[in-house]
Amino acid sequence: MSEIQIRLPDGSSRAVRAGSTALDVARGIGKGLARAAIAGRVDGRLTDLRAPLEADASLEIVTADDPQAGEVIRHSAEHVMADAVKRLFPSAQVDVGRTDHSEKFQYDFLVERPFSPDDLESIEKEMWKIIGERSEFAREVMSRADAEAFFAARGEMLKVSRIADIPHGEPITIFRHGEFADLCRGPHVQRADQIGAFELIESAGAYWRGDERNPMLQRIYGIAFATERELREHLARLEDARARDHRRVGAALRLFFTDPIAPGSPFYLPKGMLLYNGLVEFIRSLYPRYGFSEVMTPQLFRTELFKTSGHYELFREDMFLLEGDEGEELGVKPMNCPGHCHLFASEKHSYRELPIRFAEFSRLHRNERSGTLTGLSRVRSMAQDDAHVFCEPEQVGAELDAFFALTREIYEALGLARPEVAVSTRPEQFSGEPAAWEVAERRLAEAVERAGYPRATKPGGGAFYGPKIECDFRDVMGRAWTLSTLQIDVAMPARFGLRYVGRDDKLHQPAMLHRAVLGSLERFIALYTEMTGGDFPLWLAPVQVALLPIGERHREYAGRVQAALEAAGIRVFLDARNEKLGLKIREAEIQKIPLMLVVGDQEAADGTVAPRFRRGSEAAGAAVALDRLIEELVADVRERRASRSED
RNA sequence: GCUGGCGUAGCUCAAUUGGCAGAGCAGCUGAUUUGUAAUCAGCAGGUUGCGGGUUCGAGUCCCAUCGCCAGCUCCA
Repeated sequence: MSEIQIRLPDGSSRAVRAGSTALDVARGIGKGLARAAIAGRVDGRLTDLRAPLEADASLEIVTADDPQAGEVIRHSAEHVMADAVKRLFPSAQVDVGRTDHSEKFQYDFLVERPFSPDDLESIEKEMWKIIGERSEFAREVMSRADAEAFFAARGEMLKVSRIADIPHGEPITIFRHGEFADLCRGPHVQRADQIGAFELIESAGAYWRGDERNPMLQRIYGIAFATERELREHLARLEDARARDHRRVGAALRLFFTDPIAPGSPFYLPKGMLLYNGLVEFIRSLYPRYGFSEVMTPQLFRTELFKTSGHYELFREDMFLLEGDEGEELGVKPMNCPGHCHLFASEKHSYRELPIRFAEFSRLHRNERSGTLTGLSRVRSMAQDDAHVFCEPEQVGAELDAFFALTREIYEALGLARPEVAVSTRPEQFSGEPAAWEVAERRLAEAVERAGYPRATKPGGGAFYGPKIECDFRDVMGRAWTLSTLQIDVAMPARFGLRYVGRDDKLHQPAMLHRAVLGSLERFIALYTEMTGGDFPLWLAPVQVALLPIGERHREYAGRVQAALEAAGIRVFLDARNEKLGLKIREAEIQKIPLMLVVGDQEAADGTVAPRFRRGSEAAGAAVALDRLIEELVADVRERRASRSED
């Protein structure tokens, strides 16, 4: 038997026999460490304590206070949950847990009837019992045939089917604790009682293998931590997150709301409309520099247009169709692209005009399935900051780079974090030539790389007419939503017979790109409201200044201040109610008004205002001259500077 | 669309095994004239989402339907 060298975090090295485990090494270091060990980190990768070490490596022993301990604990909690379900529902078949081990854990079961909340409670109780048994997790390597026979004998046919997914040559490992055994790569805790705290959150249906043509399994979600304290902290964070939910904030700040009278179609209140228009104006202000020309195309088209574009064939389920004259079928546009193609085709174009970039903010309607609608994040009625670029094929690369330049500029002005960027590839149902798809997918991947984002793919996630770049941002609950997108269209230019006259005096087919940066105004406002908690930068804030006279005798001066601010284009709310200053401040704070100006005897006498910036250290500032303050505010708005309280 | 849960005043929530629908905030009226996060008092507010059923009696139980929430599928 050969020896290998294991390097430890303190810099020391230990020689152990090849095939020893991380647990062996931990035992060699000390009894306490061996008992507390949850997993190993071998050359930086989380590894099961019982997996053999075959070559020289660095090793860290992961214990409860390690940031990665939670992953292992949640994974083991999954097994304990599956065990509990099998004990209580012996006929249940176990499918699989989750592979990305984020903060939640989950497991899918094939059962005769869905789990009720009472079932979840009994399952939790059973899990505590299992944890109390302190049974040890054991790792076992099996041959493919043995594993298949093993699970078939237990009636776990879903598992047998999952074994077929494991590539040949990869080891098949089984983890057991007590009577329970599961196909699993690990890593796992040593003993069940290392799961210090957990809670089952909910159950929900999930299609087997993610395909809605398959039967629905029952999924149970839970959270688990090494300690009770971490669990409580997690629940507190969730509570905070809920307070920033855009549906709640939107109603509290009187921005927008949805109502059963129009599912999926938001009502924008005056303040919400200021936000909406502020964003549109911002995007519009960038268009001259980036070469976009705004157009407006019809809302309703004869369906011939959508037959030409391919939407009628492949997107019809999502469209609102209605009847015009007898026998005339009209479609409400779900996207601007067919209209823009029609617009492009309405004139002859020379290569000298290209790229032509049509932008449009029209409202769009998609008949989304009822179960998918949520607040402003997923709606039936929306507007995109949409544009379509028609260019020569050689110009595509530069257009892709310009897209990323524009997104950067916009993200920066709005203070957005870095997005998660991915290329979405050809779906099952598609239009255009597969070869053109491949070229387009490659060009997108290259552009993503040039822009400095890691390579990521959403297989089959493309639109029917072409592959996409998608830039995702996360909402307050950690769900990813696509905002910015750029798509190369490999179908519509040909379907519409689009042509331009090239340098060679011959007709050529232009390349076509679809793109949006905010994505849809609706989804953007939803996400942005959650990112900011409704605390918008000064230039976007629906009400920029709350003017707070202290008493009735200050109203006249307040009126003059209001007029001066309004003349400078500042949006002011004058709170002239007969209330105490404390109340007015409280309400302005709750309404997230970026700046409060208090006026009383002093200010009226001196021609000043006493500013109070929201949130914070700077609370009450020294009185400043009104005209100077106005100058500063106007500059902040013009430059779209972040809100002053963030200075 | 599918699985589960939930719909009570404008909002947030109460209402014991089926037994008189109730509070806080918001609103309205009055008093208070206020200096950096809630002044006091009074009044009003409801076909318990909508439609059926069981029952002497339904917010509560059953059926159906619409919507909302979470998840799945789909998606900007």
